[in-house]
Amino acid sequence: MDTVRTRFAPSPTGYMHVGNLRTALYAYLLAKKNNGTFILRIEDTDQERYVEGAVDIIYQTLRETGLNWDEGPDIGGPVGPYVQSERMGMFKQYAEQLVKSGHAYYCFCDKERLDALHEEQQKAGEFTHYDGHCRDLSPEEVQKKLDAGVPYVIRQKMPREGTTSFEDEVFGTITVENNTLEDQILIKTDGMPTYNFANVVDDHLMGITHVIRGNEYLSSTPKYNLLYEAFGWEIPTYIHCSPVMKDASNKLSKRNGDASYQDLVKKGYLSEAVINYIALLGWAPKGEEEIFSLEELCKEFDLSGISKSPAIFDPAKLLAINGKYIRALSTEEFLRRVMPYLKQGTSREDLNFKELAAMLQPRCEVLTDVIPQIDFIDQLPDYDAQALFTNKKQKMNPETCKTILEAMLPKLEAMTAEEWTAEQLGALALTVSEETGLNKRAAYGAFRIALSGKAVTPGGGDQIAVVIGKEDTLSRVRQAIEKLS
RNA sequence: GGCCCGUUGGUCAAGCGGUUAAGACGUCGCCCUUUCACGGCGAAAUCAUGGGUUCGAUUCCCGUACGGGUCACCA
Repeated sequence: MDTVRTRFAPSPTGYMHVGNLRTALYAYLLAKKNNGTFILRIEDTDQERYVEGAVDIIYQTLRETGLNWDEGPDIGGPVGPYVQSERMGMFKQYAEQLVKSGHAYYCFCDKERLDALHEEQQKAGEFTHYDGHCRDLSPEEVQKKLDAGVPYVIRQKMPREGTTSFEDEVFGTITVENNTLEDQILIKTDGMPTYNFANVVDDHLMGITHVIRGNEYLSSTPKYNLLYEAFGWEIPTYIHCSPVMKDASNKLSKRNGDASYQDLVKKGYLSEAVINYIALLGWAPKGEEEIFSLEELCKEFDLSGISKSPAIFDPAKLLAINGKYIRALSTEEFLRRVMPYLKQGTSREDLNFKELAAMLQPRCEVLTDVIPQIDFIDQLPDYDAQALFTNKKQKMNPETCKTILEAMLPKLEAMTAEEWTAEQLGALALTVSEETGLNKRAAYGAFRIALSGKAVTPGGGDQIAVVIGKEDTLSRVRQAIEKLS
């Protein structure tokens, strides 16, 4: 039994969008599920589209998400190099081997002839394709041109009749007429391989057993297979995945900021949650559970769960899953992760951050959600007391609130630092409600609003008091009483 | 346009000839509740379409519509 070897082979042309990451994830999962090897290969042969720093983004994204590769450019491996541009010398001999075996041929057609040909075809209402002009040149003619130094490319000689079929794990058997296959270029005038050729040779040389990629390659796969057959190489298992869409008819685009992994993290998404969500985009687990750690995904992942149709990226579902992950964190861990965002919302150092985190944790779906929720902490808003302390449902009005707060103030002043806990403060509010004969909802509400100056707050007055501390609490209660006088 | 592929609630989707057509997100309602959340319970909502095949089609076959992909000396 061959061990499973999969690869993720991105082009460093920008940042990683969610669709890319998903392909990497599936390749990783398939390898790990089978105790196989996950390989990273950088396909950087297109200098035009090369983007500075893109390789680092690929490394960083895969590391952050835990998709660690077993062989790759930075760590090497038995079948390197793992950067395609460093492999450039090795392809031509393979193409020449194909010429010898009659599966490929030299083509001396220059750009002018090709342009003219295509123009003619277009005029005739046809779609452009190579006409096979050099396909049947005699060996003598070929040698003569070669000797004369005429520039050439090497083209694959497609069969003119019959059909080619291949098996895809997702789409099943796919068959195409051979006469629809163009004699594609394998080696360019500059001696370098085209992507399609390099890809086949590299995958074979690297021992790739399962090719996982986007289904934009579905149509070119028959050509790949003909190449494998011509070499007598073993054909890998194909797994083509439908794209991740932005809406019903548009793929997720790189331009649309929120589609990239980096941006999601910046917006306060947890990388575990992002991985979990994108695993679910176009793949369904066997059971009903859908929250999985990467490790669990390795066990759970199965090719039969990959769906054929495109999946629309749903930010609302990602949000919900992210919220679940946030709530599942320990308070300490949540605090650690949310701290940078808390710092954006408050400059105070004296807060009880643990209590603050506990308060905020069930109230955010992304880490950035904490920022607007703590806007009352550094500075009490300039609120309208008459309006804010009026709430029929809570039986609150300015007078009752004033009575309550005045009753609370001395009791608060008397509390020691040890007693200053949410439990004791809650009990205090209850006592006041009993003593004044006023509704307990009003007691709780008055205290909460006095401390926050807001109708809607994360958590109750008792918790807020713990967060901001005794001194600030007393000051805010006094201010409220004054406003109500 | 040729070729290839796809189509189950608003979204992700299970299903693989006979089901009350799962589940999740979202939406709505109720409960819990010191506001807002969390949590709990419940509801509405789906087989693109027309023909076959079959005792019986969401499921199999053909057509139609719609959507996607691909037809480079790009990857």
